[in-house]
Amino acid sequence: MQREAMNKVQARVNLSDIARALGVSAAAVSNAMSGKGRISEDLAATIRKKADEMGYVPSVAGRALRTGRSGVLGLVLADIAHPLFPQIAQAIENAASDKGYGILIGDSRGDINAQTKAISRLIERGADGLIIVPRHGTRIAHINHPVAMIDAPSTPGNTVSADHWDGGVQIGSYLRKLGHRNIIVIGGYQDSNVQNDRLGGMKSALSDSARVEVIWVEALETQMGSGCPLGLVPKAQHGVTAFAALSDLHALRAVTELQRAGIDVPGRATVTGFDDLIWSINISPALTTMRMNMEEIANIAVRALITQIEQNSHAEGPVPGGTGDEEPSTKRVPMELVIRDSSGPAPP
Amino acid sequence: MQREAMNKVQARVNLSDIARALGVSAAAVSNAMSGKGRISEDLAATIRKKADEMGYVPSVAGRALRTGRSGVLGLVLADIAHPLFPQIAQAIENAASDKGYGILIGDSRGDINAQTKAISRLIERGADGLIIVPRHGTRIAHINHPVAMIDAPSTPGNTVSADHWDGGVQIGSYLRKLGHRNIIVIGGYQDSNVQNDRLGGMKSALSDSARVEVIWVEALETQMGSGCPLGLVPKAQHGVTAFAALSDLHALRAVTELQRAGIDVPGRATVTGFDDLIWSINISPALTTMRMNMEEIANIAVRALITQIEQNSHAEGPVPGGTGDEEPSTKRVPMELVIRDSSGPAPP
DNA sequence: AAGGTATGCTTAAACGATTAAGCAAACTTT
DNA sequence: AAAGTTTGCTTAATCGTTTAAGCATACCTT
Repeated sequence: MQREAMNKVQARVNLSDIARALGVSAAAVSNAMSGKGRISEDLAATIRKKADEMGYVPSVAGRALRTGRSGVLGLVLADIAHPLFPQIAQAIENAASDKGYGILIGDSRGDINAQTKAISRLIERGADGLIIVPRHGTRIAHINHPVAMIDAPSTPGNTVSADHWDGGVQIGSYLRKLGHRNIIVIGGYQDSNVQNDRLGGMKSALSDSARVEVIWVEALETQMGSGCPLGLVPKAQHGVTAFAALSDLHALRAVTELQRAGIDVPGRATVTGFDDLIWSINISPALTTMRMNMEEIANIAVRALITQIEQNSHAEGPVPGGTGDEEPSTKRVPMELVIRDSSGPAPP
Repeated sequence: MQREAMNKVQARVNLSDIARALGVSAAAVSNAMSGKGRISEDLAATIRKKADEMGYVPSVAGRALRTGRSGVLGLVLADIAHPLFPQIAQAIENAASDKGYGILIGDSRGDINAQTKAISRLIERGADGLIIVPRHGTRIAHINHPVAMIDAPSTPGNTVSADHWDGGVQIGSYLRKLGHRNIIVIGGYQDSNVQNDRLGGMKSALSDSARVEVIWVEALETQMGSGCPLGLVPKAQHGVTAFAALSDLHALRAVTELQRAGIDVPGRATVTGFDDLIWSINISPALTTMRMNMEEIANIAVRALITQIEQNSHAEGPVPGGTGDEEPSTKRVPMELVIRDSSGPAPP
């Protein structure tokens, strides 16, 4: 009963099983599957057919041990719990699995030490390369491993990022065209590269035509307590007609705070956000925001990373700088203005 | 110049390097590191010290090949983009990395076929076990692999889930105590196990004392278009005093829709949610909601999964049912009522 | 002190894939 | 037809770890 006599409990088919079944060598099977070595198309077809019949699945462990590559990329996030993460993770996972790579996640919960640890854990686990999404001002210590960064301007290594500055410019010009002359920008962390880029773009599009004041929520909350009101209502009552948040999270806060006080959005005050988080379209009024093209960002990052990985495996040691056929080391992907119902012309 | 003469580019230290450096056998080093075989404490200490000095990091590939275990768990999500995902992923990643496991992610974008594919991709990648978080009514085909399910009641295999029914009961009794007698429940998909559990609990706590009507947003939107108003305002004007959403997403929608029409929350209408999404505390009024204990859910799921994996490696073939020392196959973790500012006594 | 049992180490054989090297046989070339 | 080239396959080594088996010592028993 406990023998494998009838029920073929067949553990897992490997190359040699196929080879034995066909009376050929394992090397022939390997060549047939990879299409690499020298093998006749006839035999290759026979082998592939048999492999398919027998349900052959290559062992990643065996392959990894021999080739030194695992086929896995590490995705390092400063804080998984950030609401932008789902978009990023999904786009990256998709891009990677299209190229035959898996995604191993590493979270550092916003802590820099933990981030370094997360990175080494991923490397130790055999990740062939890392995609790192740092958050507000994190600096990554130099890593001797293929890396692609997302949204980390001026970091060494391949970096791809949404064009936050231009996004700011777009929102700024949009608000100017709507006639807003007295604007409050709501940001989170003052040391976030991303938010500063967005702010810079906005200011550059607005400074000659409007008064711009900035509120940093994080700073306010350390002073007034978490979840405190942002004090937008008196501002709205004294001439501010637009609240441009640097993230949808803050835009949401602004919308509810104003609405609660009976200030109509967008009738008496315009509110805009950034990121197009999943619920932005469902709130009332639906949020006007700037959307990143995550698919493209992810594709570029993954492609750049895989290029690095495959170069590394050909050439020994550190990759020489600039052979000419690489992706540019920093690439900016345009953002898209999504106009919905939370924005309108400035009231007279 | 291109030799490794001066710069010790030292690829990577392995067991034999350490063995050679100390004049012992690789097996001794292996035993010292794992603490398994027979080895003197003296030599073990010496070896560990040397290994540390040399910066030894075990090769997962080598180990995986030999032991047949990769030390990686697959996290299968029906839709990564769901806003609840960050909480889940973070909790799982933490629980797993505490136990020395990595997390490989697989996304099925809500598509059942894609889910099956994602699952086999993860298995082919060598995941030792899977943690599956299905979404509204997904059925998982039987998998011959260790599995732990989250939030999928009545699925074969180890399942852990928040106690959604009891969460519903808690919210229901809370609303009853506040004097609400005319309540609208807002749900998403009518075929979601999770939402039906929550709804069932609420009804069981309310049915004898209040009129309860249910709005299914998904159904409404296929009829009226995505992002359509839910029509809550006339309801509020005709006696409904509480809107209990089965997810914070819908609660948010309710709050903004009511506020926009000048209906004060919670003065004239109470709104409650489920899940305690990250922004729930930051909107105005801060949302009253039910919170799952994700850390505990993740811990239980990961523990149960690892138990299965380690049993499997001892006993050959499918695990015999019920040896007595296993976790219960279905476990419910209590939810916690978080009272904030969006709920209050029913107006007279 | 002879026998048995622990103890501490080594040797060697896996795990499953890849790939350089080797070797026939079948083609070219002159 | 002799020499060279290409083609199609096999052999064997390798990646780094684990672990069963082997073999001396050293220790305990009576």
